[in-house]
Amino acid sequence: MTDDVAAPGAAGEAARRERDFLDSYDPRAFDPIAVTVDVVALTLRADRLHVLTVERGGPPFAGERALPGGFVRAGRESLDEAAARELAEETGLDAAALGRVHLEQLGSYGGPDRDPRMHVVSIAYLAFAPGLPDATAGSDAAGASWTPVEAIFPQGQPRHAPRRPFEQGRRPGTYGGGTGRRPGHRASAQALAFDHDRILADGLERARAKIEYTPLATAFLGESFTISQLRAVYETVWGAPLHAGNFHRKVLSVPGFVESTGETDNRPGGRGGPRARLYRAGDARLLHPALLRPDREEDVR
Amino acid sequence: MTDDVAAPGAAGEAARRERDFLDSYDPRAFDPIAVTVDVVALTLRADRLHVLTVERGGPPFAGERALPGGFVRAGRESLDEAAARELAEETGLDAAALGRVHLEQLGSYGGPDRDPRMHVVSIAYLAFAPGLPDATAGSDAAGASWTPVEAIFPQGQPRHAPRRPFEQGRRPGTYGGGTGRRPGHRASAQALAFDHDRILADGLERARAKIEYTPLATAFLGESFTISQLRAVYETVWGAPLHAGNFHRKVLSVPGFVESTGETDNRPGGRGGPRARLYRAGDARLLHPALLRPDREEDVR
DNA sequence: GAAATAGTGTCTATGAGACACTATTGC
DNA sequence: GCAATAGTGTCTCATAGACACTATTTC
Repeated sequence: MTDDVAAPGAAGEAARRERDFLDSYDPRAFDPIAVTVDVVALTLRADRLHVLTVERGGPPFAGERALPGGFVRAGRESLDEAAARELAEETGLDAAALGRVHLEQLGSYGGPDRDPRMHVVSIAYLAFAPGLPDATAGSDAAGASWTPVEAIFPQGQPRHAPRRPFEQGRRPGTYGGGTGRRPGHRASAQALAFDHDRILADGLERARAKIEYTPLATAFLGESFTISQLRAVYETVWGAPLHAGNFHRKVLSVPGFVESTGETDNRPGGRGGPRARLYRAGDARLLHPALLRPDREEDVR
Repeated sequence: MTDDVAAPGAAGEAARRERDFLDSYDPRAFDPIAVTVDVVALTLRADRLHVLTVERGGPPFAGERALPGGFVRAGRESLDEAAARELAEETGLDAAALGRVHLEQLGSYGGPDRDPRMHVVSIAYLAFAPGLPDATAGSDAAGASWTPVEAIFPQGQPRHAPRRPFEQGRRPGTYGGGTGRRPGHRASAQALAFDHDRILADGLERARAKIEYTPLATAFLGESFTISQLRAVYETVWGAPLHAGNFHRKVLSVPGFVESTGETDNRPGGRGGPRARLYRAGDARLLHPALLRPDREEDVR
């Protein structure tokens, strides 16, 4: 609400106001909260979904992998700007290349115990990037690399939505020592530091949902692409094969999804078949009608 | 990312690490950011959508209305808990009544200049509440009241306002209510403090989208309800009349949306017609197939 | 009786998906 | 030639929406 740091002149009000007022000025009430941004940056490499991770240099979770992120620079940048800055720093992308990356806010995570050192509220962002060179090669990004999502969540976790009924903090047994993993957690060996595997799970579910009703699947591809390449994006993100013929017709039938470049693929590494026509992203921001994920029957309740 | 407040032992790393490290410990880098939660609480009163607002007691924006909210109590509560607490304080609801309210995270707003006093990052929440008594009557909530959304965004802001296709939408008598807002009046005079009209707009759009594919429209109603009452929720939130017959059949055909109570309405204030059957919310968490908003053609791009 | 509402029947247009088929390329 | 792929044709089924109609209640 950004209020109730009201001027002292408002002291004549009701008791609640006074209490709020005092709370507001008690340094312990808000000073100890740090604000960071974390980025779930997704890309496709060799037909597999990858996420950008960094290796932690110090405790807690020293040596483990985590999502890239960092502190918001107070008074100097917005949340969106902070996320874009972090992403650029870790990938080594310049502004031009960053312009082709889709970046959107994913959600905020602020349980009091998610970081053992202090109360840290993190604003998570989700990025869709086209194929990029190794982040490690980049100047700044020392420990950053693209990690296959399957290495973190062994058999995808395509079906069940991450399900965040109420509080998302509270991962039992994950705090304090920095080593205690949840017992019986399948991905234990590869899980990310802090609550970052939950953030990643939320990001993956968002990505799966988002390409249903937006043309953002094209953000994983280059300037021009074939329908088959676009289909590969959907198959990889959804983790399910799609019918090539029906997909082809469907994509071309949605207004503004793609538009023809008039050219054909020069087929680098093709295994036969006619040359595919090339398309670029259209001007639609929503797909209408949407592309529906196959068989979501189990997800309904 | 909640990292890079790394221990001094990690000092041997690359230059970037060191810079981050220093940034992290520079008090100006994160101390001055305050974290608040704001709540967009929506309810239906007399077939009109209302949002909970409070009157600001001091500058800035003294005397203007704003969304309810307040500071997150560092180290003592999660974001969800803070939002629930704020909502309870402002509405005077007890835990039991709060249990029937849907509360979800909406998004975060953190521009450096959104509050003139300091950098404030606000986590916005969206709440769907059934009809409630006046918030003002509640103990704590001095300046809180339910404000018609139209009083803030005069002619809805759902794209177009042309409510004409059918005629069955509005119940007679619900439109004559003088809320003190002049029709045709621009939004400027009544806009909320800070960037809260933007947050409200985002909340409204989320609400409109959410009732398409979730059964959350039932959260605006009591324990049991008629199909017509449910339709009134959709018509009010979407700002467009729906075909009664088709809506009826559609709702009953979606698995898990509603289930019959076996009883019929006792019709208080009915204006004729047979007694409607009563239903309660089903166990579905997603509607499959979804209810689609009428004519979104223009929205596509 | 008039008017409003609850609920159902039915027809049509559209889209999703299954399947079949042709054409074009690499090997 | 064989295998793989691009792209199109066609059929069936499910659904959204228009429209019509009956039954039930209030005034």
